[in-house]
Amino acid sequence: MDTGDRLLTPGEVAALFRVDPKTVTRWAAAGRIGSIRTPGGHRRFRESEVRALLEGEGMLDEADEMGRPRNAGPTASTGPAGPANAGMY
Amino acid sequence: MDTGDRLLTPGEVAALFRVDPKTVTRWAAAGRIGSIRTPGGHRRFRESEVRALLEGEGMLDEADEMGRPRNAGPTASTGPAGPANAGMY
DNA sequence: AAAGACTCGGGTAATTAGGGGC
DNA sequence: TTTGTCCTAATTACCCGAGTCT
Repeated sequence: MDTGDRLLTPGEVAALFRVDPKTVTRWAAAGRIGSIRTPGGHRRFRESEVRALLEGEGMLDEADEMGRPRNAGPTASTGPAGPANAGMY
Repeated sequence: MDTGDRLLTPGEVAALFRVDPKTVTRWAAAGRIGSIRTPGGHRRFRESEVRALLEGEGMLDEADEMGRPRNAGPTASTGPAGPANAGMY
């Protein structure tokens, strides 16, 4: 039980999944992802849990996936520093 | 190094290939392209993988594509070979 | 204490998923 | 065999003002 779980903000998780921060909040409200609340009401997510969801660990959907590209993006720049949102409307 | 782990939405990929988002979904369902699912069930595609497909990395004989005679006898190999997966890392 | 950036909450439009048939 | 279009249901994205976190 390594408790080395970094806590991620909704914005961080949203960038990882390429979704809106509000969507991440909905997942927490729906109980699809564990969340910790700060005394002020803001949510925090466990980095280990988020990564498990990204890998699809524990849940295969379609064809088997091999290859395991290590996602080592340290998010130093806080985001793709760019087209975080590709306007398509 | 940046492997380009940006995730694209079905609509983005569809616009890149000039096809319907539904078609992209079928590719994912058929295992021809890797896909990551959000807790809500929506799919996200890796920008690097999509780009490789656009380049034609998955097709080795485009010349044969033109005069392609009827598919008469290649037994459905047990393993679809799964070339979709590019182990170039 | 003050400022900036982010998140919260609700509500509405757009996109996506899945099946069926051409 | 593959793609495009139909439908309904679910999920997601952007709008606002107010509060919280660094």
